[in-house]
Amino acid sequence: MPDLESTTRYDPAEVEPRIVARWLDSGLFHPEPEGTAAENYSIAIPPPNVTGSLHMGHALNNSIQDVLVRHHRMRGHRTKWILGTDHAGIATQTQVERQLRREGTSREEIGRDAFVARTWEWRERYGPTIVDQLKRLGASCDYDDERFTLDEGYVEAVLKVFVSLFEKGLIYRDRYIVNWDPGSRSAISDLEVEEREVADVLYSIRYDVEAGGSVTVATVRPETMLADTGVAVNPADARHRHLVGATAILPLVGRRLPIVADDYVKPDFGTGALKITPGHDPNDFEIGLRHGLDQVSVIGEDGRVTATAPERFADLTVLDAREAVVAALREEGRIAAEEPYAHEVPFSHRSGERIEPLISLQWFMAMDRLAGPAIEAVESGRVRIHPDSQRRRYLQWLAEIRPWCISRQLWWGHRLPVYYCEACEETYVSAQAPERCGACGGEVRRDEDVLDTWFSSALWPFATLGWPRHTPELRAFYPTDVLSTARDILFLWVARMIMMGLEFAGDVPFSDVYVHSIIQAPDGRRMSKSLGTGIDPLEEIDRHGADAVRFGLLAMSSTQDVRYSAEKVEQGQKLANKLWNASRLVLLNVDGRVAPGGRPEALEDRWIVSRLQRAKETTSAHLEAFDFSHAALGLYDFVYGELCDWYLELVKPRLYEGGDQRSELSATLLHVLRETLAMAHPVIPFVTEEIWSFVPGSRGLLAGQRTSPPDEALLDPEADAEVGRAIEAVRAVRGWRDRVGVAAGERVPGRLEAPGYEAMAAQVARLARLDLRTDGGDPVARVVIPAGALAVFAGGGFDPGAAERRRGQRRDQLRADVARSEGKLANRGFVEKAPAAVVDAEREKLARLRAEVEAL
RNA sequence: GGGCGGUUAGCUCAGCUGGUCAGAGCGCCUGCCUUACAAGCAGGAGGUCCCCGGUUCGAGUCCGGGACCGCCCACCA
Repeated sequence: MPDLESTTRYDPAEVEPRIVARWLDSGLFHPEPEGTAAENYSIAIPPPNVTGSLHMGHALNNSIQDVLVRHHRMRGHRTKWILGTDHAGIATQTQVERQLRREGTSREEIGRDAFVARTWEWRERYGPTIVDQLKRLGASCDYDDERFTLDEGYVEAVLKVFVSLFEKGLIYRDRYIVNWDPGSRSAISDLEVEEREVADVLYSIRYDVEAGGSVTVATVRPETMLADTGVAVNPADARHRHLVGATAILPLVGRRLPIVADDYVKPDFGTGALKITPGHDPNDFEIGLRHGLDQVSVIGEDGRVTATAPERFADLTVLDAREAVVAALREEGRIAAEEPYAHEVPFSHRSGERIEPLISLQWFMAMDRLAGPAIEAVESGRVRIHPDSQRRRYLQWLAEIRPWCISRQLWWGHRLPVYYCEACEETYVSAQAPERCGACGGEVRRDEDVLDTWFSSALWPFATLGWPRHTPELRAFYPTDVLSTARDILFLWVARMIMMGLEFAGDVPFSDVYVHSIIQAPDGRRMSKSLGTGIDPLEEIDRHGADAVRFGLLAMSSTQDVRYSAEKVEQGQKLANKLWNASRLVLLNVDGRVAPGGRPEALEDRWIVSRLQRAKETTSAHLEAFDFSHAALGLYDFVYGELCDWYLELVKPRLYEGGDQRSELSATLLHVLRETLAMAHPVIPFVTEEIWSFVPGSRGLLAGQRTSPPDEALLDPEADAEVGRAIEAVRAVRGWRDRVGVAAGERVPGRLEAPGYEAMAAQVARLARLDLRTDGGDPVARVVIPAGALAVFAGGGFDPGAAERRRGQRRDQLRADVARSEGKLANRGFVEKAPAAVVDAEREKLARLRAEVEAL
């Protein structure tokens, strides 16, 4: 424990580990499952990948969730922040494969069972990393109840859902063209594909027509011509209409290609004729189905040309094949034209390799029937998505949803509960492996594929609570309250959770979705390791403290993307330090035997109690509106702008000198300190928890304290006005002193010529360094303050010349303002059409300005 | 090809339904080691609110057009 007296700087590095340990030991973060979800509060964490370590996005997202969780816990709700990690199929498998490669072996070499065992070991070793990092951030997750998407119970949930969807006819197996990722050697879903601009060449290739003549097609992938099975033209295209029904001859291969008419073909693009390659292009696949064209594949899962192609091209990579095909065509004089062509091309989001569309036998999930209720849930407001732009995005995507390819050719993940008979054609879909084939008694073999990781993630909010069993946890915490996430997984994850929740858990999984900002590098680029633009939140915590990082990230957050602001983090660090020192002032001087009290009589005490009330209200309102930046910055404004700059300065004499008022003052100071700590705790939990341990009479952890909700009745407009006026007066006099060159220590003789300062006159005098008198004769200067002026007498040690110059400047500005105001009021349109209140306000303003000119 | 968002002080950003809204933090300048905090305190300078039109008594704030950034969605070879 630091010594309060001598520790003038708050030291997060010393404090934070102690506080984390106390929180974890307290059991405060682990609620017993009692009551119903309607009365309790819960958030399911977006499960980080087991491969992961805390990056800036995690730091922001978990700061957001923690501020909500702590706020509600302190409101007295039974609160659970569901914690766990995701097995992250491709990402994790890739890591372990890399490790094997370093050891000179491979997954194929060691076999599936050994590989899966290795991956579990890997998970045991690296899985705790990110959870420990969450603790450093101060995240108050339920660490006693950690889940993993491959836990036994979780597997049970996944299998049950798969079987159920299969039985409902929503999951089916199909030969279809899929996004093949040669990098991970697996199919991936549409959502895992990203478009990148690529500079290609658009080749025009002449195909002979059997009956004579030729047709020229345009393509950026000449190598796929080896798998052409047709040519298409637009039926309305006069240039090509005569070719429909004819047959073209595929160069280099000799295959006969039917020429068909299809509206898909754009007459004005390229040559107006399109080669059709159903095996290697999604559009051509559809066209091929429409016209009954053959499906030929010449590119294999390894991204190389297969033996189906002419021998001279076999086994070439796609790029080599392209060169070879172009060379061969050129030799035959069939390249009619080539031009540079920049266009968007699909790449794997996972491996970064160019997608190879392939026809493949995969498992799919039909989405439209599940999409309906998921759309309704958001349209009706049962699920609210913030900000609204993301809500619109969500609805648009669901309206055009397409089947989801859910099988992956990986080893790490939920293996499909599908079994095939070795002897006959029978297929079984069941959570329990059948012993033998029911039809022929033959051996059964399990499907090799695993499910897309997002299939299991979609069950997260209820599978973590024990579903399909009717557990107390499920009853107490499902549906959850808020889901906070980055927008890039709104479709991949959030939409699917809503569908699955409605279909299987009987309710929406959460009532609010908050889509947070993406934090960019300070220069506006994406934060990424490869660009070298990443900033490690853990290093920032080392440097500035977890409270500072949390405050900074919350203060940065917005409804749109933001640049990382080191200044905001420093602002948070200053706030923590300020609160520490303000607390020292209070705790080292207060009478600790006095009970805290929030109903004082002294004017400035009533003022701070009122301001505190206002701060509590606005902080709460901002948090409930998911406006985290204003919640954080509002806290800063209260602590600096009201508590420290004014209130503590106002009470110092009473505090030091003691006297009769000391016990009332102590009661107020303790009350205000406790309330301030509680209000700030969700945002900056460490420093507030640390200070709490020094507060006389504090029992237990601050994190477990129950705070009172804001109460309008505690506002004190009279005190607000009187003290507010005094503050303005002090500011005015200080500004004047500085401008006219009064030395900082000099006491200036003067007389208050304004009403409403009776209770605060001595305070104004002290803070503005005035010697107030009631007599004094003719003033040498007047300083305008609210409701009047301060008359200044000779002897104040200021420079009359400077004072006069300053007065001249001020007078000029005031006259301009008066003129503008007069002009406005002379405008009949304004006086007649503007609301009376606005006109009155303008008149008052004018009167004030005129009075000030007078005073000068 | 569609859709969305942004452009306010040197920097990063606030500014709700049009009328003290021209602000904050950082930076800068000046003065203070005042017994909570010098990672502090007090004061100050600094902006044609991207451009052009329009609506209105009045426009960063609403409408139209334009410029420049950024993001999302999309199967034109």
